[in-house]
Amino acid sequence: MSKQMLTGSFQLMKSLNRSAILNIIREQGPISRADIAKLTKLTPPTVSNLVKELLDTGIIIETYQGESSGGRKPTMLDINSERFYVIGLDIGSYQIKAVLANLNGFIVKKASFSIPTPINNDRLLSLMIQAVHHMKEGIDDTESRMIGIGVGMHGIIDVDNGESLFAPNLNLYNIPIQKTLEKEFDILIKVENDVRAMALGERWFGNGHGTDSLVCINIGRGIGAGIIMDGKLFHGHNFISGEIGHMTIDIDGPKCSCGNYGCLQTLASGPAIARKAKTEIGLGHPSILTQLVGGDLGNITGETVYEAAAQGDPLSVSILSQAGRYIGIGLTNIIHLINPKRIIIGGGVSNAGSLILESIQDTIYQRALTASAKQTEIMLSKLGEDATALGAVTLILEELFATTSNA
Amino acid sequence: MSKQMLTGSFQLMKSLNRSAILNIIREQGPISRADIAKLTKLTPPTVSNLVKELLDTGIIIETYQGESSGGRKPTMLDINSERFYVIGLDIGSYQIKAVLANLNGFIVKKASFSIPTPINNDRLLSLMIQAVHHMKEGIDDTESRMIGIGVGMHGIIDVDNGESLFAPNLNLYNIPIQKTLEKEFDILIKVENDVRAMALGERWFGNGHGTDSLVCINIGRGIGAGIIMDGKLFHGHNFISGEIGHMTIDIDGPKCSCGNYGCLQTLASGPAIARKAKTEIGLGHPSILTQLVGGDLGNITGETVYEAAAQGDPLSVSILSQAGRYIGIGLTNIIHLINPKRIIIGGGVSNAGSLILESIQDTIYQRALTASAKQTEIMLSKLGEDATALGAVTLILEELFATTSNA
DNA sequence: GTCGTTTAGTTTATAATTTAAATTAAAAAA
DNA sequence: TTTTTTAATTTAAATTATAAACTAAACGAC
Repeated sequence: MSKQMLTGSFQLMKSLNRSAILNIIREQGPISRADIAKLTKLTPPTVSNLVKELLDTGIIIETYQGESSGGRKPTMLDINSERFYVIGLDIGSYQIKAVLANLNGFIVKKASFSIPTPINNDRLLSLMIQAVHHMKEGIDDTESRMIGIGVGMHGIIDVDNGESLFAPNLNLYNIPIQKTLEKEFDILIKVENDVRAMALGERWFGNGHGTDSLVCINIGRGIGAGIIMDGKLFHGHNFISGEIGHMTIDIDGPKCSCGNYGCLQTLASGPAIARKAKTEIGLGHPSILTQLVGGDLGNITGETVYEAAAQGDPLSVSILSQAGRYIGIGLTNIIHLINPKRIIIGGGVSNAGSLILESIQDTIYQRALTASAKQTEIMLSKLGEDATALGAVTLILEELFATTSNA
Repeated sequence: MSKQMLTGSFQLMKSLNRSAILNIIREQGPISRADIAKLTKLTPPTVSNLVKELLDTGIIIETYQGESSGGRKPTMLDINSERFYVIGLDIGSYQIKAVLANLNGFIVKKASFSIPTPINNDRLLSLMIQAVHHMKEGIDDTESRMIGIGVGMHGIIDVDNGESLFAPNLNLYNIPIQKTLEKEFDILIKVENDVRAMALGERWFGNGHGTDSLVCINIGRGIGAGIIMDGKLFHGHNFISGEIGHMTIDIDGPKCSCGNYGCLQTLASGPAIARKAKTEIGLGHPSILTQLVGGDLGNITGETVYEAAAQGDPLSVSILSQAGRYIGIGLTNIIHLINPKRIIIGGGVSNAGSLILESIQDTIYQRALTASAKQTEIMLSKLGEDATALGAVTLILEELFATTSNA
């Protein structure tokens, strides 16, 4: 009933302080014990003791002697980023992308594994296990340096149990990812929806840096949103928050696969953009797209439209601008409902770059109600293709820096 | 930068435990010390010590000897609800409603004060002060029994400073409510947006009970939402979250006062319903509304339409059903974006009761994507007219039960 | 009705930590 | 060289929770 009674104990007290110190080092490092004491308002002995523990675990190191400011030189502490590794898996519709990253989010190794069709739960899980083994290969001392495995996957994820409840693009249900990987690797495993992982990734290593209130939009085949509010990733009551692809924007618009009309996804997703281009060309609109796809209109995709637009094709530019307008309307609805500080746009459409971004920004500026709503920052993803995989890595980092397992 | 470093200390440890105990008593009381120890996993001496402190403050009392279950009878502890009072103010467009409530949310005294026009900041503040004085009159030992004053007000509220940044219906800016009331009454003051206060009120004392994930919709002149997620009230980056009145639903719909087209508010607010009725009657549609307003169509309001519908007037029923459909579409967008467990509908429109609720529920059931989205619970406000004022009271209660000022 | 058993709650002693004060370390400034 | 300043550690004290023992009070069995 009443969630989780948080009671105080010596353990908790110590754990809070240890995390506070660790996070100060991560955010402000290299930094001296004395400065940590000032920032945390803990006393020097407390800081020294906890720093000693953190040094013992290897998570931080003493780096160099800092400049004196009139007295003894401070010993600078920093995260021992290169020492540890995290594996991130991005389970998409067609492939698994695996990355091996250090604590800085620096990708040391990367590989992709295509998902065969048809696929079932066991085969997908085997493929994931195989991907992890491949990442671990050739790494020294892998058992002691590997902290965890994060998984970002499309569809509905029960994050409490690390289970994919439904993966529409693979048509799979109830995949026990966390349980299976834990059994195989006996290490920290976290599973999260892909867009939400993206949002975390952008917050830690991308354009979401330094923001507590962030929405990350993924526009590709579908449209989804990952929401970080007051510093916390939001899931919703049934892990289905962020389903903005089927936001009704035009009650009399084109019919969507979901049965309703005028969903954002039928107006502004990658396939929607491609469809629009085909229709217009079919109606006789001239476009260099025809040449780009060698005359076969069936080959037109979102990507080819971006390409044509980048080359100045007026039809493509106009289609992207129109899509940007629809996205802008959808984002304005989001801004009015949850008022984030920043919105980051990722996924395939973000490759269209400023071509679509400007249209989005203009629409929001024009439609938002208040000055502060108009000032919502709209940016493109910094992490691009790697956003979900790095986000998966971040799942583990959040855990690592949040609680610092007490000895 | 890094928000607020939460560091552990003896004080914090104790404070957490004291709150845990206090909240257990509130949620599960009357309850014995022994059971509190079991539920919190604290040891019996710790519980006894903290209970002693809480008894000293007067916030809890020993009530009766419970039934023995084979040994010594337990002494039951409960919140001393009748002992303390909180004042809640609901600052609307036309009047200030004031309530005096005990810790159970039971309203002991109620009064309204109409707001003269024109009004300015100082005059409004004086009126609020007057309302509070009126509430305190005739109460014994008021200084020691009064815990705080909560204020729920329409418009944009900076809750950190307790200031109304903008109150559109009164056309006032930057009203220093908290500062002014603190100076006058030297007591805990909290200020919050009206819909958000409503949401809190419903969560504590209304149909939001027991839910961690709740959206409360206020449909009257405008349409606003108060969002509680993962147990926490959400404000947005600029305190403007929940502005759903201007959610675009029909891109080619009627023009809204905000300049855009097809905003939810132009389709389903009280005035929108009234306008629709007038138009239809003007076009020759027969309706008992004409008699209800004595032939003067200018007198038609949302309320008269509900009344006519309740009497079975086909036009009114149809208009309400249509409005319900629009609201249902808006709510479906909200469900897909933030996936609350429950949505509570309050404000003037909720007086239409099941007439509109069914239409809303049907629309959501029809349009929601997944089974869990379809199962979102849609309910009418339980607190009705008093929702905001009681919500204002709740602002103080949240504070009281969250942190329990340490001695 | 006495005696053992069970449950409630308190007392006493101990342990885990943080905090405060004093001390050592090391460098810059005078 | 001496003094001052800043960094970090050591030592002692304070705060609070926990563990273990104890008292209180009721029930049930014989």
